[in-house]
Amino acid sequence: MYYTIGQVAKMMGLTTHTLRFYDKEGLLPNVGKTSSGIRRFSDSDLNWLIMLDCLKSSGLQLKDIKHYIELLKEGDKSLKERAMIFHNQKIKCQQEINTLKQTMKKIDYKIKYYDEAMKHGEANVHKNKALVREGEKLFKIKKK
Amino acid sequence: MYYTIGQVAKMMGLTTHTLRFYDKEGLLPNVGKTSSGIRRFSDSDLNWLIMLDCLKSSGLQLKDIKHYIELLKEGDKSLKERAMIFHNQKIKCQQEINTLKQTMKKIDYKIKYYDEAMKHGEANVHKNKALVREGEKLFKIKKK
DNA sequence: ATTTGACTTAAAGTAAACTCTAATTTATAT
DNA sequence: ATATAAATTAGAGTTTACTTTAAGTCAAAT
Repeated sequence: MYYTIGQVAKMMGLTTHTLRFYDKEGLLPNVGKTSSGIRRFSDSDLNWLIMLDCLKSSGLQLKDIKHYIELLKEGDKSLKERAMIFHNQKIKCQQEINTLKQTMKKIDYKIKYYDEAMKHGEANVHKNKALVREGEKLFKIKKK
Repeated sequence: MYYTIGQVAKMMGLTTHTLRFYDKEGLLPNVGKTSSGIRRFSDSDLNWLIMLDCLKSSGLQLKDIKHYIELLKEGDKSLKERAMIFHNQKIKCQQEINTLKQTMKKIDYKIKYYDEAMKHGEANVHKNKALVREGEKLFKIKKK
C-alpha cells in the first residue's frame, strides 16, 4: 500500500511542506518516487515517520536524527553508538518529565491561589503570605 | 539584599546577555538601576525569574509571559484571564508529560532491542519480527 | 594611578525548524 | 477535453530565543 504526500501529511498531522523539508534534509531516506517524480510513501515509511516523531519528542534535534540515520546505514558496527543514543534519550526524557512534574506543582499552587483570589477577593488573599511568593507581589496591586 | 546581573546569572544558570535580553523585552518589569545605570536585582526579582522559568517550562512563549505581565499590571480585573492561563498550562503540561511517557515506552522498547542485538548479534535479532518494526528494517542491513 | 573585570547600550548575527512563494507539471473528475 | 486539485522544485522568508559584537563606562584591587 502506498500513499501520496498529502495523505501522509493528514495521517501524521504535518503539512506537505514539512514532509518535503524532511525529505530534503535526508530524514526520509527510503521514500520512493513514481516515474513522473511523485513521492510514494510505504507503510514502512509511515512507521519511520512515527519513529522520527518519537525521537523528536524525546528531545533529539533533526541533525541528531540525521546522524542516527547514517548510523543505521552503517549496519552492525554502529550498534553500540545507536544503543547509547537511546540510553541518553531515556535519561533526558526522564529529566524532562521530572521538570514538568515540578512545573505542574507550581502551576497547581497558582491555580489554588487564583481560586482563592476569585472566591474571596484579592485583598483577603493577600493576607496569606505563602500564596503570593511567586510573582504576584512584584506589582503592588492597589486595594481599594 | 541586592545582586548584580552577573550574580543573578550565576544563580539562575543564565548568561548576563540573556538577562539583559529579557529586560529589553519587558520580562523583568521591576528590576531597578543605580544612579550610574547598573541593574540591581532584588530577592523579589529573583522570585520572579524562578516563576518565569516555570512558565517557560510549562510551554509558554516569551510573548505569552509578556502578556501575563501586562495582566498582572492591570490588577484584579485580569484575575479570570490569569487563572485561565494557569488552567490551560496545566492541561498542556499534563499532555506533554503523557507524550513523554509514551515516548519513554518506545525508547525502552528500542533499548531492549539493542540489548538483544548486542547480546546475540544482529542476525539473530532479526528473527524477532516484533522487534524490528520501528525503523531498523528500513535499511536492508547486510548479513554476512 | 592604572589595570582588570564587570557593567552599559544598540544593533547585528545565529540556529533550529519550519513556512511560504512562484512557476510549473501531473492526476482526477465531469 | 478541460477544469480543478494536488503534486513538483528551488529558493526566499519567518519565528523564536537567544548570542555576539562593538564601543564604551564603571568599580574594585594592586
